[in-house]
Amino acid sequence: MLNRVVLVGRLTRDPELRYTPNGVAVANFTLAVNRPFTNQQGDREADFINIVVWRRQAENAANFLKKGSLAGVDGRVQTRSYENNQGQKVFVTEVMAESVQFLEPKNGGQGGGNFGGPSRDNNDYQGQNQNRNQNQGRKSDFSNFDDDPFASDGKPIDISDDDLPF
Amino acid sequence: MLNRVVLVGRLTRDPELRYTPNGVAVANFTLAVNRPFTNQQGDREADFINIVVWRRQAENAANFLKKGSLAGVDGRVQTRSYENNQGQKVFVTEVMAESVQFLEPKNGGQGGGNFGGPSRDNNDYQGQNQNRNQNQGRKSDFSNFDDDPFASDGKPIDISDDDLPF
Amino acid sequence: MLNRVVLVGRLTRDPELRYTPNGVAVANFTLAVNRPFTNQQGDREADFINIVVWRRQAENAANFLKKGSLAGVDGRVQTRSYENNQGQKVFVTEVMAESVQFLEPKNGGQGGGNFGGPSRDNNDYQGQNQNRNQNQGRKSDFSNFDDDPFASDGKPIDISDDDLPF
Amino acid sequence: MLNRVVLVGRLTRDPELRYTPNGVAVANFTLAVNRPFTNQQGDREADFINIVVWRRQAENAANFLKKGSLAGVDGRVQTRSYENNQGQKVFVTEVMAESVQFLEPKNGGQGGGNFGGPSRDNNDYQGQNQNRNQNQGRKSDFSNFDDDPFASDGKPIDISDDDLPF
DNA sequence: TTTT
DNA sequence: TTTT
Repeated sequence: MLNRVVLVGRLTRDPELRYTPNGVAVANFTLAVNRPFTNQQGDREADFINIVVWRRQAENAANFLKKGSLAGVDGRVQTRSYENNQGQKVFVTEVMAESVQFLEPKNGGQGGGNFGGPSRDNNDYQGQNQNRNQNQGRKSDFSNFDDDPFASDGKPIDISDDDLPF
Repeated sequence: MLNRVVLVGRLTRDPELRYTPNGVAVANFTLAVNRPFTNQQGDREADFINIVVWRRQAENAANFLKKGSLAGVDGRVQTRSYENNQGQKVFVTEVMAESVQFLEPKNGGQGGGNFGGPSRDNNDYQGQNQNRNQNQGRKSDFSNFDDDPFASDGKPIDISDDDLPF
Repeated sequence: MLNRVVLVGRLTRDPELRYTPNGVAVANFTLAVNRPFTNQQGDREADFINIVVWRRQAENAANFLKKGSLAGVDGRVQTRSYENNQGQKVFVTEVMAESVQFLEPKNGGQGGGNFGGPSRDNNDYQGQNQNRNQNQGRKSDFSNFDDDPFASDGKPIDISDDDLPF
Repeated sequence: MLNRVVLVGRLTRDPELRYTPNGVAVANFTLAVNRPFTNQQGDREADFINIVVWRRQAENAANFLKKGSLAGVDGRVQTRSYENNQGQKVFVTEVMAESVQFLEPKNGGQGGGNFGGPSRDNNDYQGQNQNRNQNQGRKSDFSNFDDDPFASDGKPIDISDDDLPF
C-alpha cells in the first residue's frame, strides 16, 4: 500500500550512528521542518520528525550531515512500539529514509550534493535505463572527482554508493 | 520547507469526530498501511498511522469512512507534545490530512470517490485553470449523478466539498 | 535529487506489455487522475499521465490491470526525447513507476491488492526490519492463497514478487 | 484522486513571468533533477521537468529564482494539449507547483528560505493550528546567522506571501 | 489500542 | 531548448 514521505528540513542535532549486532549501520536524526504558516501568535512553528536510515546511507549521513545541515529525505512513515522502564507501551512514529539528500553547500559553493538511493538496485535501474534512454543522450557531467567526494570548486555532487570510499 | 505525505491504507476503527470550542470539526482515525515487504518471520507487517483532518473533510470522513475502509491521504507530517497525567511529556507524530480520498467501492460499484481538497481555494484554482486549460478541452465524463454522490452504475466520482449536501 | 510522484487514478486503456531486445519487460499505460476542482464551466477535468513500469511489475500490471482499473503509482517523473518521422524532436514526460498498487476489488470483495516494490531489495529491507521491529510483533495475515493470487473471499492481497508464480 | 509530486532540482533558465488577460501572474521554469543512478555509459543523466506556478508565487519565483538556483517544488502533475502551427495535437505534461521552496543560500548564508503555500488558506490553517497546537509551544531555534534572508534573531524564516514586499 |  |  502506498506510503511515501518527502521532507526538507534541518538537523536538530548530529546524526547518531550505531550498528546492529549483525553489523548493519543505522543512523538516527531529527529534521526540523518549518511550517508554511504561522500560528495564532504569529510565530512560525516547526515539526520535529525523527528519521532512521540504514546501511551505507546511515554512514553517509553520519559523515556528511551535522546539526543545522539542510537535508532532504524521501522515505516511508513507520510505526513501532516498545515497553519503557515503567512497563508502559510507548508508540513511536518515524520516517524510514530510503534516500537522503545533502542540500547544504560546501565552501560557499552552490550546494546540492545527494547521496542515497538503493545500492543493489543500481544495476537494475541501469539495465532499465539502457533501454529507455537510448534516444536521449542528455547527461549531466559530474566528472573528475576522486577521493574527496566534495570537489573543491563547490560544484554540486551526487554521491552514489559506488562513488563513496566506504 | 517541504513536508509531504501520501498514504493509502485501511481505517483500523471508525473516525472520531469532534468539535473545537469554536465549532471547528476535527476527525481522527488510524490508517493501517501494509508494508511492501515481509519481516524475517515471513509475516507482512503494517504501519499504524494517526491521521487528523479538519473542517468539512472531517465531517466527510466521519460520514463516508468507517473501520476497514480503504482510503488515501495527502497531507503533512506534524508533531506536537503534551504532558500526560503522570507529568511526563509525550511526543506525538501524526499526519495532518489536506485531502482524503475514499477508495472503497459502494454497492459493488467500481469505487474511487474522492473528497477533500481546499474549499476556499476552489475559486482560485478555477481562475488558474480557466487560463491554463483553454486549449485543453479534455474533460472526464463522470456525469449524471444527483443526490446520491455514488452513482449506481459504479462510475468513479470525485466528491468536492461543493457537491456534498452539508 | 528528490523526485517523487504518487498518483491514484484509473487506466484509460489496457497496459501494453513489451520486451526489450535483452528480454526485459516494460509496460506502458495511462492513468486518468481526476482533478480535485472543477473548471470554469463546472466540469471536472482529468490529467492523463503516462506510466512506465519495468520488469516483474510490468508483467504484473499487464496481468492484473486493465482499462478502467483503479491503481496507485509511486515513482519518479522522467523526461526523454526522440525524433519523430518528420525529423522533429519530441519531448516526453512520463512517470517511471517504482511500485504499482492494485486498488480494484475483485468479486465484490473489499479490494486493495498491491504489487510492486523492489525485488532484490526485499532481502535488504528484511534485514533492516529484523532489527528495528523486534519489539513490534504486529503482523497482518495475508495467508492461504495458492495459485490465484486473488483470494476468492475478496480479501485484500499484497502481491510481492516472491509470491507471484512468474 | 491523489496526484502529488515533490521535486528538488536546479533551474535551467530564469523563470518566465507572464500575466493572463485578467492580470493573473504565471511563471514557467524548468527544473533539472539529477537522477540517483548513472546510465550504462556511467553518465549521470537528469530529468528536465517543466513547472508552472501561479499568482503570488509566480512573482516570488521570478524575483528569487534564476538559472542555476536550487529549488524545491510541491505540486501536481498536469497534462494539457494544444494544436501547433502544423495542425498537430501536442501533448504537454508539466508540474503545477502549489508551493516552491528556495533552497539556494544567499551570500554564504545557511540557506533554505521558502515561499509559497496557499495565501488565502493561511487563515484557515491558523484556525486549525490554534486548536491543535495548544500544548506544543515548541519552535525551532536555528540561531546566530545573519546575512539576510534570515532574520538577525536567528528565527527560522519561511517567506510567506504576507512577508514579501509585494 | 489496530485494517483487509 | 537544459541545471550544478
